[in-house]
Amino acid sequence: MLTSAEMDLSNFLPYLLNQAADAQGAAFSPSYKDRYGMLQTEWRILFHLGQYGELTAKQICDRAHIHKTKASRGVSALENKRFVVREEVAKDRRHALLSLTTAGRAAYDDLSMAAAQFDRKLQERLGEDDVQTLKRCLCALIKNP
Amino acid sequence: MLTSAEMDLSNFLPYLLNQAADAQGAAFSPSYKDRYGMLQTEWRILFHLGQYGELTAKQICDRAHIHKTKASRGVSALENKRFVVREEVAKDRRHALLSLTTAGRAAYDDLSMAAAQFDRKLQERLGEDDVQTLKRCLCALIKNP
DNA sequence: CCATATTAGTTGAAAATGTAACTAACAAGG
DNA sequence: CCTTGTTAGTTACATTTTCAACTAATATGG
Repeated sequence: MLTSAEMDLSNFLPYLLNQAADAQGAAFSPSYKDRYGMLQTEWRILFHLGQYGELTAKQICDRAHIHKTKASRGVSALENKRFVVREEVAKDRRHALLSLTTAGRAAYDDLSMAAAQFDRKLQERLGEDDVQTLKRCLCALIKNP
Repeated sequence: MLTSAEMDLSNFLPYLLNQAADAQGAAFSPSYKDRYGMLQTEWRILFHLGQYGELTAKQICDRAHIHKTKASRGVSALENKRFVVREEVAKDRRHALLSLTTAGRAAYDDLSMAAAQFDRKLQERLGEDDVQTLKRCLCALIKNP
């Protein structure tokens, strides 16, 4: 007899996490893809700027766990879409503070509404208790990989 | 005052799911990457064949939600590594049953052990109750996106 | 000052992924 | 049979991601 029975795909957390993230990501992505032609990274950068105001690319990378090359290209794309502007910091010219333009802010407002609504629906489906546990677990898994 | 406060990234489930999946995926991936030079898709195909025995590529795609082009390349890679062989089905020559070679079975056994251990550690960290809720929620999110 | 190291960010090439068009095999209706 | 449709799987091409090398600016230690 083998030990295969011990391990079951539907019991392997990284697999389940990945499947769930894919499914929910695919369900939400049309919001930013179809309406604004954004990639996930762009949406994530936009979201961080919308929520936390001016940030450098480095700060976004650290907070969102985005690699710097991905972030660099995402920021460029957002600049081309006129959603983001960069302002050099006189004190240290390596940094550039990023912030949203009026159009960028409008897109952020729109998308954050959509996100909030999306989240509310999930909450309804899973129930408040489960969602609370779920979020707590996910945060724990993120912080201490 | 803006409605921004309503939405918070750390409350947006698709974002949390993605971050957690990335973090845990990155923590486990060395097991198959470093030891066998496999990509995630290859590992997933190997796992399905190891668990469910002979399957066609189509069946793996359906069960694992892998796109057929990704699966096609993954199967080729596993054939090149001599982990998988394909056997034509006489009845319908479009299908080919995939199965593990001895080497593939060995890799699967090794990796499924690693996976089981990985999962046990997560379970210890989160506690059994939370893990149960977590898995139930994730399954629900996968099935009904 | 000056050599060296570190940091923020960019760029180019290689790897991987996604999309669409394709082949080959089978199915079904006339 | 023979057209038309469907299915499994592959391939070509464009897009995206990753990796490594690079630039430019600042910090540090002598």
